[in-house]
Amino acid sequence: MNYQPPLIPKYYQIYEDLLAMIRQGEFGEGDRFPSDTELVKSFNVSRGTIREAVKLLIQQGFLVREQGKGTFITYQKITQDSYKLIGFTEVMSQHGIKASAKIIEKKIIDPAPNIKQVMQLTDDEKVVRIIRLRYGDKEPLIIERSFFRYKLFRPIYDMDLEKNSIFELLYRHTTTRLGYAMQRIEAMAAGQSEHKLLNVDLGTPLLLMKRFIQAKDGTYFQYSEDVYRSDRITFTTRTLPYEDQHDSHGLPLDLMKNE
Amino acid sequence: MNYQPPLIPKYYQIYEDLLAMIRQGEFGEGDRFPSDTELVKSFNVSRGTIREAVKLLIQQGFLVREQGKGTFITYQKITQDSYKLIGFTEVMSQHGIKASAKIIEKKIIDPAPNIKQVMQLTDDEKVVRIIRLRYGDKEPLIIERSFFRYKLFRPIYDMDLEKNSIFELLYRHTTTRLGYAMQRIEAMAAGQSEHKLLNVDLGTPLLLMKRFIQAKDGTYFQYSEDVYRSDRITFTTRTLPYEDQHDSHGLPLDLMKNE
DNA sequence: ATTGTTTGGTTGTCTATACAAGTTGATAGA
DNA sequence: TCTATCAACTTGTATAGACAACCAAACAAT
Repeated sequence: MNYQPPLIPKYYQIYEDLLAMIRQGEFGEGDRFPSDTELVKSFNVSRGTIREAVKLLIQQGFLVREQGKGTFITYQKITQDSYKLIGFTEVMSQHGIKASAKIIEKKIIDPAPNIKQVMQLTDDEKVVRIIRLRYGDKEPLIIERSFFRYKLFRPIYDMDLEKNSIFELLYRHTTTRLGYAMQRIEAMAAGQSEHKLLNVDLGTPLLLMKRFIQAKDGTYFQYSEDVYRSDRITFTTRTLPYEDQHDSHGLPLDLMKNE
Repeated sequence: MNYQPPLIPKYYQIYEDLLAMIRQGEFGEGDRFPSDTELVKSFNVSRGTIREAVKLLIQQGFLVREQGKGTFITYQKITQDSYKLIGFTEVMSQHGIKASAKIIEKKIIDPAPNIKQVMQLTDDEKVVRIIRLRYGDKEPLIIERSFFRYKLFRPIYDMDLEKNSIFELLYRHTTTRLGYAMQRIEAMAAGQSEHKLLNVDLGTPLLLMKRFIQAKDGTYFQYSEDVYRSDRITFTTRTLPYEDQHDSHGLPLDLMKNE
């Protein structure tokens, strides 16, 4: 009848419990997952709470529900996490590779006009430009050229960005709360700087990701252009069940105007 | 106390109603959206149902909830759909461009070993290979090389694939229900065939998307390799609010082994 | 043997209620 | 004036109960 939410919600704890079970391989691929009623009994909560927890697992592709039949574990465990935002370090360590990073540049500058435009900055606002090279096992894999609003970045400006995740630091030391991120992926040919930094031939096709990150209030907080060695790193995405989406291509496209 | 679900659930109807309102611009960007209680009154349903409807709008990026404050319309309407799976034709027409397609090849073949492997086919199973060139305003933009299991594709084999969406046809004429899709994006250099078909110079960097599409039972239904003119087409994705995800990179990565 | 029918289990939808947690603005007190 | 508290709102979480839609397997009737 009444309840007492300690710090984190029940449905989230249950979600974590169930996730741990799945990860530990307590169920085989395609196996039946406990029904709502069973889970209600074993966790001693209401059905709504259970469904909330299970919904998370479904959204993340671990489970599938089929009306009248039951809930089932999905196949292909390998890519099961790929929908999620994972940090570079984590990805690398999953492959048994030591990730590292080197700051090539960290400067407060007046933004170039194109940067000013995409970040919707006022005329006098300054930005921090950070160029960082990320390695996997000492081999350079990614060049990150990021632009942050100095106003929001100041509190962590002097911290060690080589060892820490910038977002982690921001989250802990500022009140900035991040909102949406938008990425655009293009292909490009290696130029002089990519040739030197990534150690690839001139003209090698590379992946270029342009990222826009907004704060919760809708202002742009970061813009970055990251260049990936495409022979070593690719992007993968998983898409949820089609259902309504039966037309379609897997990924959202964006068309360039050519003039 | 009791209810009668006619054909489609209430929450879905409400979702459609609200979506229509938003689309018609009844609310400005950043405006406050009606609160749960207000919606409960105007639609005369319970709060749970309202929240279900609103959740859909949130998942699709139209709204944001903030505890204690309210629900708000999101900014930048332009990209608000970009999270979604949109068909090529639709994207093009949004830009006022006439999309068309030409079948270059349609054949039943014995799959090459690598195809057999990625699609997890049995030894004697045949596949349909379709090579299709997609145009925007008569300019070639994409080469699609798709492989379908012949077994599942047969019912629509003789239909007009130039005018229709393959998935649309499948959905209507077969019992095949699609499950998950997985994409991998790489960069590549234009070779002879891309040079000819896409009308770009040899060595031009292009985007290569490898797509795996599963049926609901987990079997692989389609594998395709699509080549995009990267000067005209890019991929974009939007990511939901960060929250738990404060480490991180925008997009899931995948690492290649280099041996 | 084949065809209906029933039964029990499953997910899907909906209602009604309750309280927690966070925000905002008004009000009372220093 | 400034500050603290309070009240009224918001969304977030949780419970309990009900019935619909669907599925599979057991059962009955033909």
